Amino acid sequence: MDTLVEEQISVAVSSSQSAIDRATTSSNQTGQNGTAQPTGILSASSLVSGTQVRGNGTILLMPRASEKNIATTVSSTTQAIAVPQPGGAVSIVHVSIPSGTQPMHVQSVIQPNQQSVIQAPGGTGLQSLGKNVILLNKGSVIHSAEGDGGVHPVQLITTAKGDGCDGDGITLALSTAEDESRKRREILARRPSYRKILNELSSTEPVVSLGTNVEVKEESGTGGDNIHESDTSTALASNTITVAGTQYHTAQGLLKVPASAIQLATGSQDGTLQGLQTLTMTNAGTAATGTIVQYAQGQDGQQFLVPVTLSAADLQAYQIRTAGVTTSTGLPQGVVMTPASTIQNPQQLAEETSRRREHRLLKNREAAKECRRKKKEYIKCLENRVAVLENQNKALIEELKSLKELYCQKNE
DNA sequence: CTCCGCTATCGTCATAGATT
DNA sequence: AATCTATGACGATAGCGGAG
Repeated sequence: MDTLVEEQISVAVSSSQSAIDRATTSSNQTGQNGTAQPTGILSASSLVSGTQVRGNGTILLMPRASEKNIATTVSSTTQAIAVPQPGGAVSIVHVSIPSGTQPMHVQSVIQPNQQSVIQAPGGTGLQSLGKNVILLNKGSVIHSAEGDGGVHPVQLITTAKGDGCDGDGITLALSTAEDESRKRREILARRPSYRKILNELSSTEPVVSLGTNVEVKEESGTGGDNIHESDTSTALASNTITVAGTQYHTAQGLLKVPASAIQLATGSQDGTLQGLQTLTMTNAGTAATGTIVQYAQGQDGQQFLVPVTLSAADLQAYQIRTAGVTTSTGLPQGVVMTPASTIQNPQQLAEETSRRREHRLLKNREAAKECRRKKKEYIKCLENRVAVLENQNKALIEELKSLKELYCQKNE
């Protein structure tokens, strides 16, 4: 349990309006990222599955903690503390960024469902940040743009204490170039389809590593703030980034679900989760009993999977109760996958074939959804990067202007 | 109101690559 | 080798806005 605590991510931005809707499960494979989805799941490669089984039998869904190199990058860390505001609409994030010998304290107001910026006070503060501004935005990525144009990942490292459920801390650490390149290679290896795109981008300029995205997403916004770090010192003081007239807001919050997550589909259309959502997880080998996973959200915005073992009668009752109710994915609830049985006649063979086909279609349907969600996130990441670079460019242009003016004044 | 074009979303198929 | 997963491609469908 203690080790699990260290894997938790405490989201710096709190929101009382959080609710998860239409969370779908992703059965992440080994080393596979589950990326966040507008409907629910998330996975950032810099996070490690952190499902915590509590003593009371509940399973606490936690963001995936950082990878192995976290420990090596903790040296330069920042602390972000969320202070819930009355009404929960706005949170204030305090960030302490060690810079040289003096820590730099910054503060920012985080708007739910919007990009926000943590900006150090004054220009000197920015400089002491290593020309970085930390941009917190919702449902997006974390990366830091260095002055040389390179974009370096920012890792979220939890500092939560106790059971870590309160989400009272975020630690940011700038990865080393080696970490970044290593992680990028890992990501590229895991995402062959994006390899080409990333390589193309890499050939022209340093590319933000998708694998360093840290996304804590909920449909309603709890803890879904992402952090951008940029060296832009002038143009990031708003909650949105405007590029060519287009305002970039981050996506809605997504719930981060560990690698072993279960996709839950709720019928909620308004993004709110009322009460428990349930999903039948029937053990294929034991038809006599089933496990209902109840999916609940606590007041602190955290989500729980509460497995409840049911008897056959209870399970049947449950399936009857949910019969005809379809999820947002169109899947009827209460569908139980039966184990492959011995085929005794052509009819059974046909049924088995049909069942397998249905199963395959079902899996592929979900996979397609996941894939599209990832692609959207990827595009969003690129858009965010464009925005950051745009702002960098603006800042550099402004700086050049001022330097030119200064030079002209000296010569006069 | 109807038609048309555009866009977004979804389901399905095919297939490459990863995993068992 | 069999199986699974991710993803590109394709077609179907719905929604929306503009033109007539």
